[in-house]
Amino acid sequence: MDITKIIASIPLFEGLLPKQYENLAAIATPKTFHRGQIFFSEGDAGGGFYVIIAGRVKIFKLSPEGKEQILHIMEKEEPFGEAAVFAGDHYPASAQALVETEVLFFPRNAFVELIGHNPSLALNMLAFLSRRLRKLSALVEDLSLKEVPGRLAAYLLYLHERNGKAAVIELDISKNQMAGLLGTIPETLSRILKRMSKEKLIKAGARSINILDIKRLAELADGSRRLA
Amino acid sequence: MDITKIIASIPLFEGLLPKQYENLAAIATPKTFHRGQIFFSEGDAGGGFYVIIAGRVKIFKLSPEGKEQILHIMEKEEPFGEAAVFAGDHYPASAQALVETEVLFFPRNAFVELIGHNPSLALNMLAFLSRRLRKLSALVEDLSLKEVPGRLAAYLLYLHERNGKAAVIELDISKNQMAGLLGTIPETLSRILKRMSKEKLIKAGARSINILDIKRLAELADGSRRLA
DNA sequence: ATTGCGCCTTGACTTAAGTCAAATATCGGT
DNA sequence: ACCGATATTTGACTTAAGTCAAGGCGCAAT
Repeated sequence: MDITKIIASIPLFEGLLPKQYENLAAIATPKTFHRGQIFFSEGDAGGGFYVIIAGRVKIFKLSPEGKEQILHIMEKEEPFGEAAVFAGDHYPASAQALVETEVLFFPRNAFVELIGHNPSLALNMLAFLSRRLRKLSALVEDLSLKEVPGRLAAYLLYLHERNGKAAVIELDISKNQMAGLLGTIPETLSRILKRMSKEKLIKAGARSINILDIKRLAELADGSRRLA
Repeated sequence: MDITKIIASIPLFEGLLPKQYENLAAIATPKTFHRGQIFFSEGDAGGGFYVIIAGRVKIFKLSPEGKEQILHIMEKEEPFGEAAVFAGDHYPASAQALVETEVLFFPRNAFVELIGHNPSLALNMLAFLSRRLRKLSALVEDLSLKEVPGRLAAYLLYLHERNGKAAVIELDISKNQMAGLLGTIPETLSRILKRMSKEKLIKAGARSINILDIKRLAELADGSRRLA
């Protein structure tokens, strides 16, 4: 498929004119990253940003002792690395492909130039950054004000929503990654999944989780109840 | 002073034409909030955003049990509440005046309209959101990957930078607020300040802190050393 | 000066979650 | 199907930081 068509189908670029799609296509470079490959590391000079065509990418921070905090897991059609385009000049976190991933790379200067002439592109980008801000605020809240069971419950409910409220959730990341996303470690996650199973809130399988008691999970998530 | 002139002096509106300042002035409403007054609470419908002319505002989240996590303390010339303007329609956190505070309020629709016609205004706003994103990422990192002494050290070094590297830092927020900003509670903060004093890293006064050993503070902050 | 009221500190105790180590289980590639 | 590398689970132990409760300090208003 040609780049212009791909670009036209991406929400970030929604509502632009055909001519503008072509302008974007002219500056975009398609790239492929293998599972485990690093797009950039925290502190690298930021030459531009990426939009995912297919695959999945984790954005994360590492502590000196090697603990990992995942800030976000990016999916198809989402942009990442934009913070380095509009302010500062280095990436504030690291990005790694979780699976084989195809992206379009947009170089900084050319993109800033385009955005300066395309107000609706600017507004789209503002909307994406605002959503990102909202998610990060929620993460800060979770890390600071909730215990791990509450964070896990919130995450399970999020997956449940996202999966059209099916009772059985297929996990698309490893439990290791999940621990990193929740700001904890695999051992703790494992123990809490077990406690939740014992309490009949969920039934945990190897790669799937069966939601048994949405109401109590919601109470755990909002802090109005604790895990026995 | 008249609104147009004030607007012209604000970094967010830097680089616009005189005509554009007037357009902004036409939609802006000046307001004054007293110490302790709430601008909006998390979840409120977001009708627009604010820019601080004078004063100080804290942006925060509250847990059901009443613990507070401060996301940011906003100062003169900084905007807040913008996330609700470009995506979603409710504020993702609460905002309260820490002191008597004067702001300009920009209503959502009129502002979006303006930004659609002013690319450099859009780029300025993108830069502000990107910086905010960067700060929040750092906060997540701190909360998840550092212990309280490390966070405190990082915060003291930040204040030290901001104060032109003077050895003595005047605290402009209460230690209670400081605890909320660091994701901890006043008791813990008090104990760690004491430990740092004992270790001769700082000399803590009631409303000021004397930095004695920048190097070891930096090591604490980056995790390469722990507090004895 | 005295009272009252936040703010801050201190001590004793509790607890959630991390560390370390070892046993399983699982997955991807040959 | 087999192997080695990862991922996950489990147990015993440690610890950072929170809770609860009691004082102390300092500033503002009388």
